[in-house]
Amino acid sequence: MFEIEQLLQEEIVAAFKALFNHSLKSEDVQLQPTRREFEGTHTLVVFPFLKVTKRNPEESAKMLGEYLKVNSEMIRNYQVVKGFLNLVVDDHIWTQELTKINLDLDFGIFPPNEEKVMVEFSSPNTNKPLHLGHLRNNFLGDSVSRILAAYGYEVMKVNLINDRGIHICKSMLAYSKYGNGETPESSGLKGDHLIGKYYVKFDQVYKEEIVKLVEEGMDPEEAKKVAPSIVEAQELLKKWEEGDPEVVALWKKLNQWVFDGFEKSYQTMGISFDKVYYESDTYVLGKDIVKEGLEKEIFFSRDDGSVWIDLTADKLDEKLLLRSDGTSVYVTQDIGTCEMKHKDFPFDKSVYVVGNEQDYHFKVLFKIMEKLGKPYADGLFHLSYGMVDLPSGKMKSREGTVVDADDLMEEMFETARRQTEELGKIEGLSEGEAKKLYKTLGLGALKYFLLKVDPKKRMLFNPQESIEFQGNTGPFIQYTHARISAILRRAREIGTPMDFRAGDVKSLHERELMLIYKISQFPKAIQQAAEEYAPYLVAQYVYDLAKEYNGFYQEVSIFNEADQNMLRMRVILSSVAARIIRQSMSLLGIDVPTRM
RNA sequence: GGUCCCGUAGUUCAAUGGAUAGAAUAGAAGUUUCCUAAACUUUAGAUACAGGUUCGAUUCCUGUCGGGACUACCA
Repeated sequence: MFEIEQLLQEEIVAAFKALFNHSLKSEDVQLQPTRREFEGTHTLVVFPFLKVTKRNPEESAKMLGEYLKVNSEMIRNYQVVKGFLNLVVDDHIWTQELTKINLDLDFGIFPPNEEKVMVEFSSPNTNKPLHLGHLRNNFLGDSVSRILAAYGYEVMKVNLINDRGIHICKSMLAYSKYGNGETPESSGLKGDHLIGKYYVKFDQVYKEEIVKLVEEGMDPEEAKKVAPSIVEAQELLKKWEEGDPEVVALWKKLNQWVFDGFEKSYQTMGISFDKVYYESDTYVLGKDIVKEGLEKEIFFSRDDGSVWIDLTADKLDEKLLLRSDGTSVYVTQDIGTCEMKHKDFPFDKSVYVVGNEQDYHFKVLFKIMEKLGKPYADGLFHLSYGMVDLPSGKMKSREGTVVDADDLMEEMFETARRQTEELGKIEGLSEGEAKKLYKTLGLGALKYFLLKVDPKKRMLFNPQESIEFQGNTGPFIQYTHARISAILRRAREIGTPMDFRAGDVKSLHERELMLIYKISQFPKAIQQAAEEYAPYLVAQYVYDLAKEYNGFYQEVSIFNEADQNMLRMRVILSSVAARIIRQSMSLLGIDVPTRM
């Protein structure tokens, strides 16, 4: 797929054989991009080979360069700077590459690799609406799924909704006490926001109770446990577990409101799932496997009947798997759910997109699956991501410092509208088209902002900066695409044929050469992003490409070109660049408009 | 206390052990007879600290200092 690079590697291997009688594998020859200030595109660092060449760095590089220049058709020239060999690939190789990519509509799409991967993401609780942190999760999961699919995997996107537990009981309790039969319709609130309101209400009342108890002289820790609200919520949970019809009915009704609300949010985000699991179905799983592990003596039981695993040898602690009363805990469920997911969809790899506060949990889970001898244990991966901070500090739902996902997206659309109108860019657009454009831009800005950062790092979300449309942003890349689209429209108008004679292009502008080089790196970018589950690598790639195009556009006058063959070449170069930008952005889940 | 993650220009982010540590933004100075100026060009500005490993360290190792997470018979 990366033909030029591969061919160069092979040529270098041949050179080593001829000059030093040494056999290298082509993957040992790591080529890196040449720094801008030097001529050439590919650089070989010769330091690692000095033992083979038995010469000093400069001499080694020079020998290799000279050999390649004489013996390789591809290499026109070379330059040696200290231990770095910069290779200048002949222009006609690049023009040929361009014609090839232009005709190859599958460029950048890997053939199926016969492996299956499951990606679990989003996984919200049903007691409150989605917030900024969920957006990072959702965008990451969606993007990783797209990247893995492009790399040849069969991908299954799943969402495991946490629809049971004490948290939803809190909302249920507050709703039945203070709700007065309010519904999404009667209140005009989205279902998830309505339930979120009662979750906040619960917390208020609960806190007041604690304060009161403490004033009466109770220990604060004790007060947290015995406050009437929390006791009632726990009773509600118990009733739910016993299957109390009234409680279950209320639970179903409220959850449904939340699901409907989530569904709207997912639609706005442009995100979908192939399968949705509910924790109310899965939370009982895992006990069988624990018994199995107990028999195999992977786990052990204590006198009180609780079951544990000793992971101290793996630098993890002892971990509880079953309580003394025989009920299961979080890990137990996840063990069972993991096995069930594998039965549903026999994956080779399974990715969990979950925040880094659960790093420990997943280390334990994966270790347990490995000890249980599950053949797929090797393919389990925790895509751990850092929190999203605000300039004011950490987001805390109880203190009301969260950024709501729905509100944020609306703000982004609104900002896009304002900026677009200010720039007078909506002439000739119908109202529907304009509205669609604002969504594309607003969502593009947001997705790009959250995806351009290495997931494992904590990041700062500055509302002001996130809605900037200049610089390293989604809209900048979208704008570049729209600009190229305008050029292609113009080319069609004047009837420029979409082909050119590669042999007639005598020499390429430096900008053109770099642009083709960057385009040719597309498959490599996908490969790296897929292997590292790292959408930000795609973001980096496409930004770099868009910037390169803008530089090219500014320096090269496309339609004033006297040489018709050159003009056609530039139009095709633009067309290919647009295609790669579109494809890269689609790997991030971002649409690109053709005018803006 | 223990385990894990993170410390890079004023700010937000990059850098498979490689060249003079890249971008963006904010600052300063410029560029529109042609195809979209949401653009382009120029300029100034950074590796928390101390050691070690080697041809070469932002990257690997050790220690110190700073920020965060986890450390529930919650999920």
